[in-house]
Amino acid sequence: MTGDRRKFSRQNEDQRRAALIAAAVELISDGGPGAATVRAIAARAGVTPGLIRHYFATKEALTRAAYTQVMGGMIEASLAVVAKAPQHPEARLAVFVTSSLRPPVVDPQAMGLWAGFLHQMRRDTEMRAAHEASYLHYRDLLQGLISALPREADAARLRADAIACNAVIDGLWLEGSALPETFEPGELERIGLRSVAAILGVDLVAAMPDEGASA
Amino acid sequence: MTGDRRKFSRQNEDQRRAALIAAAVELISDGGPGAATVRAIAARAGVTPGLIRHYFATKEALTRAAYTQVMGGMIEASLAVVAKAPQHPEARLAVFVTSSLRPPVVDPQAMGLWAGFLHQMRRDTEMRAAHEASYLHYRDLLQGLISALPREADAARLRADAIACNAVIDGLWLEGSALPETFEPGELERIGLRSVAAILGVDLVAAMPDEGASA
DNA sequence: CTGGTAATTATGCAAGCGTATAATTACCAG
DNA sequence: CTGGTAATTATACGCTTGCATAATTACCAG
Repeated sequence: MTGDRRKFSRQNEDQRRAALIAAAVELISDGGPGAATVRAIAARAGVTPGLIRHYFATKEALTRAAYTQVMGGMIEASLAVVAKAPQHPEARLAVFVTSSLRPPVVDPQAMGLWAGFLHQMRRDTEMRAAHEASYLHYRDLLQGLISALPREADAARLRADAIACNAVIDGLWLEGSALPETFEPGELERIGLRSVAAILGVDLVAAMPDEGASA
Repeated sequence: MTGDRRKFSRQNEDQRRAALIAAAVELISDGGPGAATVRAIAARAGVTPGLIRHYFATKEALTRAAYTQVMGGMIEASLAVVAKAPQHPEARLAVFVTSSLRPPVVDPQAMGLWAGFLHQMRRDTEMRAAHEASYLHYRDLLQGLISALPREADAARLRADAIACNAVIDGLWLEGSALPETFEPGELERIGLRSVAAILGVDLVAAMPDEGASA
């Protein structure tokens, strides 16, 4: 009764690939690797299982593509945040920290995705490379923001500070994603700001542009 | 040629259960949930697949038992560390932090196990309870150590500090386990000590008993 | 309106999965 | 030395998995 008697519709390659990748990501996110069967992925993408083979030589190739795309997206997102952040060094860092401790970064699904990919990432060289690249990108970005702060710090100290701040963010991300109901709204951001500030010996809370003043 | 022509040997229930659980944990640790098939677990434990059914009603029951046992072991280990830590508050906290940033806590296999269990934990009520319990135990333990420090802090501040310190430790654990070769020996401990100290406004580096003075 | 073609579906297959059940056999009491 | 018995193995079944291949069919050029 939809008026369309066609059994299926043809789409261009890029759209189909994207749809299949998105379906795989969603399934892995909240069901784990075991939930992302060829049939389940196809069903979620609204196609039949055979089509996957038409776009990806193997299921492993599909998940690999999914992983590298997710990682690329995370890098892009972090760059976008920094791009439109204020110029003032403290404010810049503060924006970066808080945006990393909010949805969509802090998100049970995101953590599920990470856990779901972990083991495949370990055996797959290409995936491992994508992971290392994105981790180091993130840390370098953070280190750049830190080095712009008005304070004395040699190279060794800078590296240690970047690792420490990265750890705070990662740890809060982990806790917030794993047990979301344990934290009040905005609590993670506040704790993250104060902790990073304490580690670096600067004041980020005052520097943070209060976007939520009207909320 | 071994001189023992027996096809198998009988063992008591506890030993067999433990062996099967250990096999499952090892397989999940470095192969993910998909690697822990009934047949693989049995082979690793040196038995035939049918025996698993004799000790566990289902494979899910086995992995559930494995998870709760692992969690219980972690709680026990953390209590053991605190039990034989020095009395001096700063030193006590310092020992706790550093011991959390060393093997066997920081360990690629431990992280693999965590990731491997994550999705099953999400659907299984009993496993989720075990997880929350162990997380909150750990954070409470940390909060207790922090509250013993000679400094002013109200309840809210105490809670925030515990969350922050826990995050630092978790984040460093994550990074150290995921990319072990990225850090020099002892680097994680040093960074962890300095970061926690900075967050709390105390000196832990000086308070840390230098066990490795002769190494 | 019509044929060509490539996207999509339909069908099938071998392998591995978890689980159930029957057949062995190590070990102990007597 | 001999049963009894429970731990262990052996075997099999139904189901799902990933993958291959053949049969459709939507869409476009002419």
